[in-house]
Amino acid sequence: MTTPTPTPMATPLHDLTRNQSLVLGALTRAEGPLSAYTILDLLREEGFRAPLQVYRALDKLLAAGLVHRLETLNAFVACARPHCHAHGLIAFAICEGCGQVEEFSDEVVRERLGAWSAAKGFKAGKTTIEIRGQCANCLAA
Amino acid sequence: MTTPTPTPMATPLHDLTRNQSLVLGALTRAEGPLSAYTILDLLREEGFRAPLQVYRALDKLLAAGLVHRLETLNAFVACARPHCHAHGLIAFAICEGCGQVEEFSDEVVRERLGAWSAAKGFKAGKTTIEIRGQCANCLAA
DNA sequence: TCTGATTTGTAATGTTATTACATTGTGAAA
DNA sequence: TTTCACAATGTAATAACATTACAAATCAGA
Repeated sequence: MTTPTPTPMATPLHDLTRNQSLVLGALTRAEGPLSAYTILDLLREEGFRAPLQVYRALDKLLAAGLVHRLETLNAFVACARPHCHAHGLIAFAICEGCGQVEEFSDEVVRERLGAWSAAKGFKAGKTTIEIRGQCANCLAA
Repeated sequence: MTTPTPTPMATPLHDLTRNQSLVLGALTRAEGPLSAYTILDLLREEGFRAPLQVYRALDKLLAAGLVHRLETLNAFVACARPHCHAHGLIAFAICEGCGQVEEFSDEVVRERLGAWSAAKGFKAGKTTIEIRGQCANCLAA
């Protein structure tokens, strides 16, 4: 009982627990990706003490599609379109200048990778597409 | 002077040092990806003592295109086509059953991602594409 | 209220990667 | 051949990222 808030707090689609909400909030407020340990530090004031509290919340948020993991960064971002829940395959463009991440999806890319998998008899699970580079703003500067 | 071999040992395109050759050898002999620490353990008999010896060799091998890093695995594989040196963008299909990795590239995918980048004014550096899943063999079993 | 499942707290540990600094090897110029 | 600069190496310590194990609290439904 750290806060007096009695309402369990539910979003339309997902019931988030306090820890999950705090982690999602931190990611949403952040301009770019955050590492799990950065999130931990941000939430110490809220009572977080250990990495596991963050990782557990992240697991749920990832499963719910509210958060994405950036594999090349070992970091996490809030989903840009948490409600458009049907996004198939998501690609990320990560600016190494400012740290901003753009999320997009391309049907043709999805198709081509699907075709390769089909041809090989490979059953695709999670697909990761990340482009590291420099965004237009950073290039201008 | 750990070995009596006096020849510095050169491959057609690259001069590899002893450490680099050892690391590449370990990766080439392996059936699948290896973590840096696994490589370290494999090479203790050859005199390796510290992670940095592995990471330094990997850096060079990655730069030379002889080795790839699998971001979703924190592991490394020998390039399947070290001589076909013009491969643009490489995608990996990683079997979570047997650990085998298939390397492929798709011109259309490259084009589409390039088109997105061009449209956004994003200057792409390294692009990562990794599909986790089950290979045909493992699905059959 | 009892009960079982989920969530949480906490500590310890495991895994991956880098920094810092001293030393050695190598090759080209003087 | 000596010197110099650069690349590669050796070693230790530490940083950064992630998981295991176990105990306690919370919550929903019978």
